[in-house]
Amino acid sequence: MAERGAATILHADLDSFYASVEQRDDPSLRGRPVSVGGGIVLAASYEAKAYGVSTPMNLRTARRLCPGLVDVPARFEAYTEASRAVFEIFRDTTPLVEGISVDEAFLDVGGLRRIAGTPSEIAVRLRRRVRDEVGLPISVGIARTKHLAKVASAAAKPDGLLVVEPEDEERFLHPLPVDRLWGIGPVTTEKLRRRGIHTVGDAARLGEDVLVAMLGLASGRQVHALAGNRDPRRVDGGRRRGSIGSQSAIGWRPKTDRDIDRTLVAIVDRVTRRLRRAHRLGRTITLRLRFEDFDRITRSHTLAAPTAHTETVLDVARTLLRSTRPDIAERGCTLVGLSVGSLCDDPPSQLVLPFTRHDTDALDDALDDLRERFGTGAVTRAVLLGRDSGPAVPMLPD
DNA sequence: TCTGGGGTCCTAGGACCC
DNA sequence: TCTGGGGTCCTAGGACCC
Repeated sequence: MAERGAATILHADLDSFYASVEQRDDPSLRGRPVSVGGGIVLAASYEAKAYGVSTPMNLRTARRLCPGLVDVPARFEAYTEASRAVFEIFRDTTPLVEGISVDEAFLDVGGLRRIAGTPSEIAVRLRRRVRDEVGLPISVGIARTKHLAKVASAAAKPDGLLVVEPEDEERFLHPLPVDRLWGIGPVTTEKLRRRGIHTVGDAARLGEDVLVAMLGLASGRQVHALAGNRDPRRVDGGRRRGSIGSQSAIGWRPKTDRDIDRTLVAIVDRVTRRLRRAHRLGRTITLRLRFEDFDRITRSHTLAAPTAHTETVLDVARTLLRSTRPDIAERGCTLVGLSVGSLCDDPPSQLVLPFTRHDTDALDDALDDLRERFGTGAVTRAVLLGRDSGPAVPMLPD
């Protein structure tokens, strides 16, 4: 067998995150089956999971399974604050932290053995600190690869620690059901099941070409790699989000164009505020709608220049919304969402200016303007990007 | 009658460029 | 003038994750 590195990647995952925060803050909820919701179950405590309550189950189904269920409304500010505190402990443990969501992260502790001990020792201390300082249970998986660490933390739950040593990897991985592989959801699982593939070991015996033919290029390659226990991805501490969005479920009542517009205005306001707070600008604006039959559509538009300006985004959003009027009239609208993608920094390291092809005088004028605003030395080069793709918008709005 | 709200990545076709 | 390969960007939809 090829030489393998050591198990130095931690996957740390808070248990039933929202529900645990509620049980922490309200002692009367401890030991009881709790769901956090608003119509559906956003999170369930382990006492509730024991009855089969899971997310995202609707509350009536959950109550039928678990008559004693205590449902409490979500308090997102409390969860954001708890997440911040836990991530502080992560970053105090190692500089190499890759956040995956509010409640989980990868930590690479490879270089820390001499100053902080073995990965297991580090994980034991990490779990104790999260428990003592933030008051929450957290499970940790430790392995040589991100994927194994992630699968290990799931196997460690609730409130556990599991190390998969390099020599135990196949023994651990192969008996698991295929849907435990990261990125394999219900659709892919069903395709595999129809061909008699149920466990990771079943999938590991197939060639890449067979899996690609079954599942498509990306999924096929991914299943082949992960089932075959090949995962070269490093813990990446420098990842940044690629889009910022918000959405709002607006119920089943029939609603007027005004109702929908009001919702859209609120969402655009929320999203552009978050963009400005994060000092990011975006170019691609995507409107998302859901209809009464739960079908969804998206409509997007890419601006020539990035923006975080409320009115600019709202104009585009309204134009996109108008283009969906016939769909809304026919099918009803139950959810409105909007996200802004193709993000860049504000102030940008690079300015994108709307510019008509062949108009070199305009380009020269634009470059002169930039030199005047930022200093001659700040403008190092001009690169021509793609074709015109939208109305010109003011740079550096607000 | 209330199926939430926040994301990532991939695919496929068309427009356009060299 | 026609043909063609190789590439990027945009749009829409789909699968998946927590």
